This record gives sequence, C-alpha cells and structure tokens, in this order.
Amino acid sequence: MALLESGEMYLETILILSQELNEVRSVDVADRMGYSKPSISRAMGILKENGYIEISPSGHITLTADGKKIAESIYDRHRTLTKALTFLGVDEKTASEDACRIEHYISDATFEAIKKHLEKMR
Amino acid sequence: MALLESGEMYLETILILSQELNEVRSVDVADRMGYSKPSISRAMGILKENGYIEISPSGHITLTADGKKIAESIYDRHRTLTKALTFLGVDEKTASEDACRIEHYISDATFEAIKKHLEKMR
DNA sequence: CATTATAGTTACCTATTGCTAACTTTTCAA
DNA sequence: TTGAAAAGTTAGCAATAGGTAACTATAATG
Repeated sequence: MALLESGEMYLETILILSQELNEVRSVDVADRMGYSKPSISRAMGILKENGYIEISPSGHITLTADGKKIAESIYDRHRTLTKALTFLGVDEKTASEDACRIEHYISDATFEAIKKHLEKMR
Repeated sequence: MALLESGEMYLETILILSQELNEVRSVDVADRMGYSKPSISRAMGILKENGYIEISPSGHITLTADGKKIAESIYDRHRTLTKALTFLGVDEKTASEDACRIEHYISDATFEAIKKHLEKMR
C-alpha cells in the first residue's frame, strides 16, 4: 500500500524524533506535529497495521525496515529540496516549508534530476 | 477563501478549455478531467458561490476576474515548472505530471526563484 | 499507598472530494 | 411535436484526515 502525504509525514517525524530522543512515544509525535493525541493514536494504529512501525507494550514506537526506508527517503528529499531552494535564493524557512509539501508529490525521476542539478551547481 | 488543489485544478481546466472551445460547459470539464458529472456539478456550485466563476442560464461557464487571476497564475506555474523540469532532463510527461501537483503547493517566493533561475539557465 | 498527572484509546463529529443511482431538465432530430 | 439523447442535479456512500469529549491505563509524587 502506497502511503499518502500524511503517512509519510508521520514516518518522517518518527525518524527525526528517534534521532533526538531515546524513546519515541505517541505523545512526542503529537507535540512535534501539533496534532491531537487521538489523531496520532489512530495514525499510529494504521501505520502499525500496515507494517511501517512497531509499538512496544510500553508504547515505544520504532520504524520497521519498510517504514525506515520510506522515512529516510522522504527526509532525504526534504533536505535536498530545501538545499536546492535556498541555493536559488529562497529563505530558509520558506524553502523548508515548501520542501515539506513538494517532497510527497514528485516522482523519483524529478527528484533525481533536481539532486543531480544541485550537485552540479555547487 | 483560499482555494485548495481541487479548486485550482477546476479553474485551470476551465481556462484551458475556454481557449479551445467557444463555450465551456460542465460536461466539457467532466470529460477533460475524467470526473463524473455530479462531482463537477457540485464543484461548479462551490466555485460559483465563492465568486470564481459565473454560469449563464444556458450552462455556459466563465471565469470571473478573481477566478481568472487564479487560473492564469496556476497555468503559468504549470508551464514554467514543466519547462524547468524538462530542462533538468525529466521527460515531458513526467515533468508535466509532477508540475501539475507541485504547482498548488509552492510559495510565490519559491516559484519566482525557480522562474528566475530557469531564465538565467537558457 | 493514594492521589494526581501523563499517556493512550474510544466514540463520534466535521470537512473535502471523489463516486453511483436515480431523477429532472434541456436539446435536437425524426 | 414527440421521443430519445445529452446535460445537469439530488441524494446518499466512501475514504482520508483532522478535531473534541470522555474514558481508561499507566506513571510519578507527596
């Protein structure tokens, strides 16, 4: 099952939090994303059902191999697109916000082309 | 009221159809977008309520000044983004498809930066 | 240990945006 | 002019994805 923007954002957030915290819990994701606890609770249930995350009895959330692959891919897109846009003169904040939306909607072909172009430019 | 992707797509489609046809009707939009007649009917009602289009008694759809402004802006984004991506080596079809999604999600600052960069490159 | 604070879930609501089935209205041609 | 085709609308369904209220369960502290 291909994930939509929302699912990809949850996985990306879990990845980033797992680099900052010892343990990632639902409430950490809720705080970071600014969503309510029930919204996160349901989203985690769906991600778990579909094999993207695991949740320990104590509520410790970890990415599965599948989930990690997607999270890392999206995070890579985020950083590369942000860099590409700031390179074009877009301010850091706007670049990051725009990257955060674009990252879910471009094909691999387009992303690779942008990445290659960025490497050539600098 | 700021439009979402769907609303922007309808306006863009109406603009393009109005350049191809003498009269644009709901069924023309339905055929072009591949949506059902009821979906278009409702969408046209919402666009009309919000002042983006007018519908004559005979069912002839026209863009208002507000609607035209948005439609032209989105169409401009579409063409510029498609050009920018093909310039980077992305095939025409993929470039157009990706542009069609990105066009709704980037800020003015990012779009202007990309446009300027494209002009400089060629 | 009991009470409180934190974490998580359940049930239900809302909005958007697509759909089908079935209806009405309009147009056009025999 | 009448009957069929085309166009448009109404009513209701589904999925996604957010919300609140109210509950349970777990953890922490006096």
